[in-house]
Amino acid sequence: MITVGRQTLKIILGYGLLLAAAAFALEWLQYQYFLKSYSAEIYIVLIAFGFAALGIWIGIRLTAKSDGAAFLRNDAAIASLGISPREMEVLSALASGQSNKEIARSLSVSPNTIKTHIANLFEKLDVDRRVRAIEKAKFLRIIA
Amino acid sequence: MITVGRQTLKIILGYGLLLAAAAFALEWLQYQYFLKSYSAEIYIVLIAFGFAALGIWIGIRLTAKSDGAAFLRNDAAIASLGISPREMEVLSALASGQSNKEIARSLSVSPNTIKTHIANLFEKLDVDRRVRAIEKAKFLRIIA
DNA sequence: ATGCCAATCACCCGGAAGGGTGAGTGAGGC
DNA sequence: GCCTCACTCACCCTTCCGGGTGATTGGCAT
Repeated sequence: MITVGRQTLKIILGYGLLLAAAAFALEWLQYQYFLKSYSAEIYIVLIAFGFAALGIWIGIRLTAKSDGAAFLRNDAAIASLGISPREMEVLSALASGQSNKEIARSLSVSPNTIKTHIANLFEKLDVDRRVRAIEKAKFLRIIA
Repeated sequence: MITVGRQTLKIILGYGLLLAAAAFALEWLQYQYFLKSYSAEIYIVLIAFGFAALGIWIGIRLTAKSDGAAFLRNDAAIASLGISPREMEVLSALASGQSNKEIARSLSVSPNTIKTHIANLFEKLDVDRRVRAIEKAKFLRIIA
């Protein structure tokens, strides 16, 4: 499900080891100076905070990765519907709210050509209106 | 930035206190039986894992809350643009890809009335085409 | 060489959409 | 009582959109 990068794991392990080292260092100090009365509590608090912080960081990492996905185009759907590259250009222009005439200008072709492309797109997407075409294309993840 | 519910805080505090209690219980046991040689390490590991788990849970909560937000309608924008309730109905029908005639039927009014509503919406949203109206309305978070 | 297909363009037609204007009605505020 | 405003509807006119048909060109494969 959730994948954590190699780098992230390294950092987690590094931080964990650092905390462990600090914990044992404190333990050593405790034995050295026999400060049992106070240091035990301090010690606990330090470890608790340290590992809690580590945990929070890991938790945030875990979820942040999963939803930071930046739109993956569904090429499989495009292929299976037989949508050509040129049609994709027209489709994205269409989705940006441009009129047939505007799309024609921006792609340097005749408005008639755009009409043909759009008609073909409608057929392939099985719709009959541009708004629905945009809806469906977004649903199929073939445009952003 | 990130808001954490009252209930969530309660759970965090509860869990934290539980862990602290467990930690002190272990400490007490340590003094009781003088098991310094082994229990200290176990003790550290337990606290570390416990608080790390707590941290992970908090971390996940923190981000999960922020992106699980289920569309908050921007009533402020609606009000400032002076969009009436009826216009909102028309707008959402419009955004669902319906034609003027279809909207008219579903709202039980004349197509002419729908045209008027849409014309008013276009003026208020400062657009001149339905696709752009949908785009802008979604951008302003006044429709889903 | 033949065939297939994306891409280009043209023309026609009917209906939808958009722009503009005018107007009636009913609820709520001053 | 008067005013405002949302809501309703109508008519006109222009442009855009969508459906249908037909045709040409260039590339790619068999």
